[in-house]
Amino acid sequence: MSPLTNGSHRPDPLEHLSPREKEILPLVARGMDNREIGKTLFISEKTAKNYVTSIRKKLGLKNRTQIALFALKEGVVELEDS
Amino acid sequence: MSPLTNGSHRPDPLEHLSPREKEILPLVARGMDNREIGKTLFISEKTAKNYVTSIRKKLGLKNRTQIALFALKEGVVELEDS
DNA sequence: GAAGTTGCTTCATATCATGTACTACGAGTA
DNA sequence: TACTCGTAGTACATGATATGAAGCAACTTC
Repeated sequence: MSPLTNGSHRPDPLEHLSPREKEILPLVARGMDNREIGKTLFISEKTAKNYVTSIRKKLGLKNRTQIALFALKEGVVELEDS
Repeated sequence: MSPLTNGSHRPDPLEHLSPREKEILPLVARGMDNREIGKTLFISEKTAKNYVTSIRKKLGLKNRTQIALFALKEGVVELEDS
């Protein structure tokens, strides 16, 4: 098993995220802004904003760049060419 | 050699960054905002902002989260704790 | 079954941070 | 001289954050 995947010996830091928030997370982690996230998921930019805020609070982070870094550490997304 | 280090078979995407910009880059890549970067390097927030803008332009990126992702891909910084 | 509670999704307003586009100036240098 | 670099600034546009709240489903409890 990859060391970056959660091996159930450690509590999943993502467990408190709602399904919708788990959809938002990888988009933030790819460097998308709120407008792009909104377009991608067919919701308003405002709603996308709120999800990002909620994710950030639940994870105890200060800004969306830290969200991206967190997602990479947790293996939610890979480092890919964008 | 690590696949993330530049092996001179590919032009270094960081070669156009000034020494000071190369100092700023890893700080952005750790999720610091402009005020924190300014405090860390003993320069004004405005100057930090200018450096981030310059880096983003030179690398052809859209926002500071993409700068962070770029820095990780290039091996400028490691994925570390906070 | 009506009322209350809780969580999720959605959108909005107001404020703060970031991005964009410049100007400027001294030190160093090709 | 002309250039880059490092520094700092103004002004405005755009994006992000803080906070509130409406609508809905599921669930409990009376």
